[in-house]
Amino acid sequence: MGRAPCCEKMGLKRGPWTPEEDKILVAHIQSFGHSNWRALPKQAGLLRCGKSCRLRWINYLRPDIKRGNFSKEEEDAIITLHEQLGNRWSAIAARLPGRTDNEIKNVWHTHLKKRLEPTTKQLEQEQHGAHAGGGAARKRSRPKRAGARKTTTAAVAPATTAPASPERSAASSSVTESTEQEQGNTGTSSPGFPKEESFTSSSEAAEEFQFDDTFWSETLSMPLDSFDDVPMEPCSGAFGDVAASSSSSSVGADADLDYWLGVFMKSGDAHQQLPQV
DNA sequence: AACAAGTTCAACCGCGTCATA
DNA sequence: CTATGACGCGGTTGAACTTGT
Repeated sequence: MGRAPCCEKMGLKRGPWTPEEDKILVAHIQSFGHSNWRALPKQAGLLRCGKSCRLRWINYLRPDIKRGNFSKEEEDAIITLHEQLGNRWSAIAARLPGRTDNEIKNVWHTHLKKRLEPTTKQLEQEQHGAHAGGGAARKRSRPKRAGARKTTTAAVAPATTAPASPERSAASSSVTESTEQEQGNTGTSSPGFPKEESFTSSSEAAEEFQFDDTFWSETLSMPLDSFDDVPMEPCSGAFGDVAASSSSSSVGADADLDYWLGVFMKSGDAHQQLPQV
């Protein structure tokens, strides 16, 4: 219905965020939370629209953002989840703590889609319509969102991101090839992060994806100091929402969803048998 | 070293949905 | 019940960066 007039464009700044703006935004959210995005920039003294602030926070400044390369497990999870959920990036992101929908969407379009295309064609040839509705390229129209409209952001143990400058951070880089290297880096789990507790509360999410322990550790190895008292209340319902969304998606679950779920479970098993994973 | 082509990703845009007056 | 405001989402864009010639 009523669409908000995106922002009063008069006098509002656009484009890349400066470190100063990041600081202001982070400091304000630390102090006051973000219960009202629209009012936030005014309160914080930022010449940005609320939408822009929200996006910056969610995609970049949030303390639980995991930056850097996607691991093989994450990529596989994205692929599988995309098969299940379609282009519902936020739902996918909700199952990959530390990753944002925007980031996942980017990775999908820049890497995974390309990587998948040849195999998809092969599969189609092999299966020859055995599962008519269940291809990887299956498109879904945007589903009606039922119920809660809380953020799907995963509430994870707070950690720090150095407020990133508008310039590309060295950590954010291309994905795939560095998998082995990254695995080496993430070989030790971070002491600061209650990994199991944090994510098993997301019910199915954690049960569905039994990544190895190193999987989450990268996020968590970030220093915790400065975000310890970030009021994360707006995110607190996140996992409830995850559960809700996943259950709502399974409410309408049809046979082929089950099929793909099964495929994923198998692929999860297959993972553990892969020599490099 | 310089340029062109290709790739990546942060940010923007517009729409759908929900809450509430 | 309807209109409006606000939020969240997915699609798209374009500048920055990388790679190839």
